[in-house]
Amino acid sequence: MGEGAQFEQVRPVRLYQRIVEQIEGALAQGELKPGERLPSERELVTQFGASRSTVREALRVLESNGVVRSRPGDPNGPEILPFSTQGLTKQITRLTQVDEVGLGELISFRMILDGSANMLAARLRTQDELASMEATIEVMRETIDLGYEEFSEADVAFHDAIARVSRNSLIQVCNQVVRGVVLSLISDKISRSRNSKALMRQSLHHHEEVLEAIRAGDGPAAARISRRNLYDYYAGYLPKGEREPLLALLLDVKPVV
Amino acid sequence: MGEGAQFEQVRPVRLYQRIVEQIEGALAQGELKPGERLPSERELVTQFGASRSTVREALRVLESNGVVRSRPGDPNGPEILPFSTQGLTKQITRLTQVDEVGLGELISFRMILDGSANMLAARLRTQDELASMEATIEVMRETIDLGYEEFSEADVAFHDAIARVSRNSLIQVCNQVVRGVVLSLISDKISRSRNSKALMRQSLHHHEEVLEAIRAGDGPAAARISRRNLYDYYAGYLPKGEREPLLALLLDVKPVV
DNA sequence: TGAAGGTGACTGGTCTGACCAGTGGACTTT
DNA sequence: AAAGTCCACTGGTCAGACCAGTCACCTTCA
Repeated sequence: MGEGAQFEQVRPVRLYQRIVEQIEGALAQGELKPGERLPSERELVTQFGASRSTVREALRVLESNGVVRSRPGDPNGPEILPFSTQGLTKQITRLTQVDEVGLGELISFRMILDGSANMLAARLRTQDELASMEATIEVMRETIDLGYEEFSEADVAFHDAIARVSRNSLIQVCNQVVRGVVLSLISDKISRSRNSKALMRQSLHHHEEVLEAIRAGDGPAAARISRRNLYDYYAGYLPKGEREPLLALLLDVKPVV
Repeated sequence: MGEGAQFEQVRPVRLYQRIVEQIEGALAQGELKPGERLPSERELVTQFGASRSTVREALRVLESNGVVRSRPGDPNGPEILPFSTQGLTKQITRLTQVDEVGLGELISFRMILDGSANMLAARLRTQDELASMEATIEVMRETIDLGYEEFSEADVAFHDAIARVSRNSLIQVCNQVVRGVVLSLISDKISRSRNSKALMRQSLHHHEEVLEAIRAGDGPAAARISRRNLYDYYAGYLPKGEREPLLALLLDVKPVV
């Protein structure tokens, strides 16, 4: 357990880092809020007492971390962005590129997170929350005829509801991030036809199954069902030899026979 | 499900981004490997045909993502770093600062990941792997008298073994990252005495329990035990009112009575 | 011959000042 | 009041300069 590092690395601190720290600090302290604007680069130069090169290096770092966005010609200065998962996604994507992590691991990660979120939801839901979840799935039923975009929106709303009910947004954030990475990895193998109405119906059905388990307050069932759904959906993209770890997850809770 | 975004954002691509992409691409293609060196900034200026400011902005971004490291006076040029979890940690930390994620969520996240890793290990282990895991825990037993540093090292080795056996390094990476963030959040509340021998023994005992379940091939037990251990260890840092979601996780698999 | 010391060609970090192509608000014109 | 014009200001990029370090080489000395 426990680190134990008594001493910090004492590598030279560069000016641009100080600037980054100050701005990130102001954000952490709530002195800056998303939507607000930073002063212009030239104004920051005078405020920080550093050169424009230095200020710009700081802004580039913040920008690459998804904290701010500069746009040329914008007279209001760099914009402070709301939190986004962009940075997380970039890191996870990098993991896959360094070959530390493969598709199979991403999928089983999703099975674990999604299953856990649904299990928590089943255990922690209140009556009110159950009602609101049923409302979002009702929206899904209605949008299924309106087209993929609308359906997808309703789908996201459902998962947001799960996140709230499971009392753990971190799970949901990671889940969404990994989902995005998985989709980008298999995007070339996905045929256009996947957006067909039949598949939307299948997806809806899966969600209904999960919600049924949540309604019943049956955590293990909610976890098992959502994992199986994910497996059915994604395992096809995986070489047969690499599916064993995923199958091991499906045994997590004994299926009801 | 699925995105559906047909059109990409078409915001102006800045020069430094092109440079970042080229270098990251070369890394993804394996043309550059950790430990190797990039040409010096002035050399990159000629290779990319951009100004030094632009090249430097690119390097700062890469540096902030943990890809390279520049050191003044180093005649070999910027160093390409091996993959590290630094970037991931930064992102998760930011999540906690934006108040999207609290300590309770981090802890339950760990309970989920650690539990799942151990469950997978119990299900997927081979005889050889079991032997090597027992070897690492034997090392822990021996180092317990040598002091905290050595013990901690052996502890890491044990978890590395779990990661290998569970066939999922992503779980382990996230687990370690979140563990680091949790420790930094509660670091001020941790008394020095926590590194006492008694606590090392307790930790060792917890590991032995988990390994016992893995040896028996009992996935649910491995998950349940490791979750309970984490709960015992961390729940004290959480206000009583926020422990309910964690307790919900302990019910995941029925305890053996 | 071998070790100590000095030197200079590099490195990255920082600054200055300049130019460009856009943007958007203020101002003028209709 | 609506339409069009203009200009101050934005960020993006560049060239060139200086500094403080580092390290390899080379000289010098024992």
